[in-house]
Amino acid sequence: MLPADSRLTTSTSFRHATRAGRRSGARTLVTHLVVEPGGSTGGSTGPGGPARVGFVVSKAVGGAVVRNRVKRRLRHAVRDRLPTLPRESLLVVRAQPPAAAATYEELASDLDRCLQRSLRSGSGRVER
RNA sequence: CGGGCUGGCCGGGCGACCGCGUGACGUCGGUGCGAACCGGCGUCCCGAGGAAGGUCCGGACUCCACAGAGCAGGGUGGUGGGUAACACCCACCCGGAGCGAUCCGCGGGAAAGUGCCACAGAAAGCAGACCGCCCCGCCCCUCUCGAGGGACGGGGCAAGGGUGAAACGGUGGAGUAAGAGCCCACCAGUGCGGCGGGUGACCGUCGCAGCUCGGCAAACCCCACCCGGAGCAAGGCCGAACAGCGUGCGUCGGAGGGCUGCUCGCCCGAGCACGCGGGUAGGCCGCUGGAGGCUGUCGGCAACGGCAGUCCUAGAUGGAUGGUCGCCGAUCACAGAAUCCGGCCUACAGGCCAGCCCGUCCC
Repeated sequence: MLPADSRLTTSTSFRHATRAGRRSGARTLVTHLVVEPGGSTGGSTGPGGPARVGFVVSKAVGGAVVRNRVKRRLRHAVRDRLPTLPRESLLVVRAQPPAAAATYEELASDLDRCLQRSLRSGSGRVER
């Protein structure tokens, strides 16, 4: 479980992140990242709250036991990378069906690849 | 010892660090007269299942509806118990399978009525006659003159063959031209009556009748009994913003706002402030201690119930069990609570225990 401040809770936030966020995909997962203008580029200090993260694991991934395991692994992987995210940003991680059979290392490397891509090109979107 | 039947139980274990959720305690901050509430941090305890599953039944609980009765619709279906209730459980009855322990059965009514019975078969129920069997008449053939065979016509019969899931009882005798419950003996089955046993389903026995009147009700239907609807996204409480209503102040003699710690000053300027009810976003409650588990004892064949003692340790709300490891058994199944219980059904690697049956050997 993530700290309560870092959770994405309302359905409107999910909709905002998946619609307006920078999308980046890998074999096992897809990320949506929204970097708010004015947010500092990371670290645990600074103005505003910390980055907030939510997860989407549909029934296509598997049964309840499989979905829970995928969600818990993703949550833990994101927790380790939380300081690298800009403050006030929104992240939604959506699992793909191959995530059910993936190991923790595969999920973590896919997550790293997606986040690096989104952060690099996402900085251009902040000017909007 | 080897096969088998039934019931019950377990379903990876121990340890280290980091992380999350509920609760308790401590501490800090905020609100409040206070009780207390909210938030942060720290420590400690606890933290998915036997099916949590499918959502198929039955209840509790909540809201709505409701004088009573009936119809429609749905459900249940041997009997007697158990239970809050059930389609569940226990015991028994009947029928079937097995040497047996035991298992199986959607177990009311076909003599209230309607309907259906494929294929095959002559015929599938107000019975009927394909191949057959027998008698009579007439014709033909053979002939050892006793008779035998064949064709046609009229009539009798249902024993045998053959079809089928199922063909109007079975075996034997008597009888006959051939035959037939036509008659007789025994058996099976049906109905009625008597006696005996059982709370009852039903069983045992005796007598009589008719000889014998298929199956499907998961076809319609009939009978008996039961059932109001929606569901925790139930329901209750608080409640922004926008809109509505009311009151007050105000539209150049200016409400209100911005710059500001305050005053002055400057600027923008037509709405602003308060109250009211409904109630959206959102939040809180409902939310887990209950028809509860275990032990003993009493009643009962049992399911279960009474009494006494004892134990209680999930309550999330984007939804808590994960990550990195060590050792061992071993390569680890099916699978994740969402209002709560009682069941049913389905999935499942492997393991443990008890009782009983059959066979073999020994005493």
